[in-house]
Amino acid sequence: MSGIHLNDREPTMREVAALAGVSLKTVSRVINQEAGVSSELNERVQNAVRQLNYQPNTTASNLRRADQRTATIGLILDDVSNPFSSVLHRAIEDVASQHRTLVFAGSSGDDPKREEELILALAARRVDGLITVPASRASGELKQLQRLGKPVVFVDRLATIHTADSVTVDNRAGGSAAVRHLAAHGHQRIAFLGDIHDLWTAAERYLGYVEGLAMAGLRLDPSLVRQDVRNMETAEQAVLELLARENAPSALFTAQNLITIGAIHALQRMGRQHQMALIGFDDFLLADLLDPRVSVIAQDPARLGRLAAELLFARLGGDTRPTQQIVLPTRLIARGSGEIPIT
Amino acid sequence: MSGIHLNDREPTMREVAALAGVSLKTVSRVINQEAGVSSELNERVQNAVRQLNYQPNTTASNLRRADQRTATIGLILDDVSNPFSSVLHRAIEDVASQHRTLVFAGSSGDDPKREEELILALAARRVDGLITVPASRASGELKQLQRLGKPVVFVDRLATIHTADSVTVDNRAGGSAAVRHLAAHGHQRIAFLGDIHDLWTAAERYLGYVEGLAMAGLRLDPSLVRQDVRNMETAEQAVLELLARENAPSALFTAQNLITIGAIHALQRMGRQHQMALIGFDDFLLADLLDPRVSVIAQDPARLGRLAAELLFARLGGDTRPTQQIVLPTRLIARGSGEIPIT
DNA sequence: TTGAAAGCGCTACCAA
DNA sequence: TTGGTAGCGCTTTCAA
Repeated sequence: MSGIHLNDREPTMREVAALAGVSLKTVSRVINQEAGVSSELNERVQNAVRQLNYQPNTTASNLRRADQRTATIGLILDDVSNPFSSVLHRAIEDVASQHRTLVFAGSSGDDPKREEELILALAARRVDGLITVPASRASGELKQLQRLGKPVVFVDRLATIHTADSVTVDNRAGGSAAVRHLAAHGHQRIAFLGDIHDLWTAAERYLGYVEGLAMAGLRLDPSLVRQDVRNMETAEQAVLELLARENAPSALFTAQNLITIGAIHALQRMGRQHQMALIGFDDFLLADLLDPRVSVIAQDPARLGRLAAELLFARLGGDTRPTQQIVLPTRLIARGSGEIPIT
Repeated sequence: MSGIHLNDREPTMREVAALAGVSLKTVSRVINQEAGVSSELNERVQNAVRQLNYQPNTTASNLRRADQRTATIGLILDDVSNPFSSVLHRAIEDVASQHRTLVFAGSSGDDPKREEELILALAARRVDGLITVPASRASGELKQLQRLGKPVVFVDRLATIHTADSVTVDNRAGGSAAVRHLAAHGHQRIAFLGDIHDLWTAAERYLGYVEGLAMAGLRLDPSLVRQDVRNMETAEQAVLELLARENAPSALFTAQNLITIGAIHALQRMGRQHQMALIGFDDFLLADLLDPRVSVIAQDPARLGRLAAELLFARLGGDTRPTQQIVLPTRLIARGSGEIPIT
């Protein structure tokens, strides 16, 4: 059997109208459930629709429609397959589906060029709005979108556009809390491993680290700071190096979920998981089943996503209040790895 | 500052034409990079485009375009936030982006009603094709899509439509291998925990379980079979019950990633993780860092996704070969939990 | 090489 | 309550 099928051409409203013996406009009324169609004509149209298997063409209706809505939004994540991002995605989808809206999802890979491409592609398809985890601090394309009246919501990370709603967590407080918690267990040499330093979250968590050290009265040792750690493998390598050096740290603050996991790989490989204290930013599946159980600064990605989507749809619904900058707290979950005392 | 912005209205081709002092058609030629525009007019148009910040409207161009392409595909997963699904998603996105195509992603929640809604919503937006992890075995909407010439590719799971390409793994062989591996370590009472029994993968893995028992010369004990286990919590509960009964199993075959994780929760809670053998279907992050390390029947979701997307785009490129049913092998990764001998 | 006119499938507006 | 006509932003067709 062939993979490509009889190209029947999709039935149009005009064809439905012809079959039902009514005008085009009457079919339009029935499809859009407008009031003022007699139940008899309604019935006839419905029958014709069924008979022809008619599917309304949203893309055509949108063209003419006054509000120009496509019932479509864009979502730009760093990576749709990252566990944190994908939970965010699901929460947004759930809100969108309540508004009969479909979600274009894309991965920027934290690459400003790819991010720009995505924004342009979404704009070309006339999405009603955009939720984005911005990779770059400033984006002309984004401003362009806003100028056209499309609402933009930042989630998880901030950009320098201050005219958009945002939902983030208090990364700095979380980072600071992690460091102070480690310090409270006697640690003085606490290493920092963070994502690309240009990302807002990575920068904020680093600031939290710096603040936390200061509050604990500890000196910042630049040789214990590893920025631009971009994935699990790099993280594992970085921790192996830290472990190998003389004057090694006694505790790690890993500022992102995949970095934490890479670090655990390194610790287990060296059999040091019970000596080296560890707190990771972001909770993750199975953190509570590892040995030792992993202490984390937890966020609630589902809540972040839901709030971001609700903000977006509020704007689409006509909400013109001042832009909101929602900042959610983080929560330190002490499970064991963060409470390993200094030896 | 207000959250909604000056509604500038998007510039149209007509406006670009007016500014450049050329006809609408000339602008169209430039935008679509058609041959036969003098470099002088080309330049003038480009300038006008930049000056007005013109963004082509794909949705309008599609309406008139002969091939009716929207450069958009649909992707229906069970849950975009499931680690397996989200890796599949990313692989598909990567192929799609090479074809300058955007992906609508949606979660069916393995609910046929929601799946149908999604298909209709995607059809209304005139996606060029659809990749789906089918929740239901048969779908009229899907056939409808195909009749309109839209290619459909099944991935991970099969449905009863045989006129579509598909990419799956040999679930039955994988299930059978898992059971025989456990039997080879002396186990005779091997429990099965599977997803909703109506799902193709769940059914196939169960058949593999049955076959494996038969090949190992073991009797199938229905009281050791738990089907319709729908999430981590249910799985944990089911394992707790199995552990509590007299004549408990000595080994578990957990036929899906979240079920495996739920089972591990239960085992650790009862301190039985070193007595009860366990093999899970699907590999997962951290399986190699747990204690014991978790043996799995691994698939390659990224490869599944890539192949599915390549098949779809081949069809969109005019490939009319007979439909393909690609079946990839699984791989048993012995890490420890599956090699715990009977006590 | 360039442009004018028609029309993609639909909704808005107004008349019957 | 119903329908005709115009037109959304673009591509197609054909003529200049």
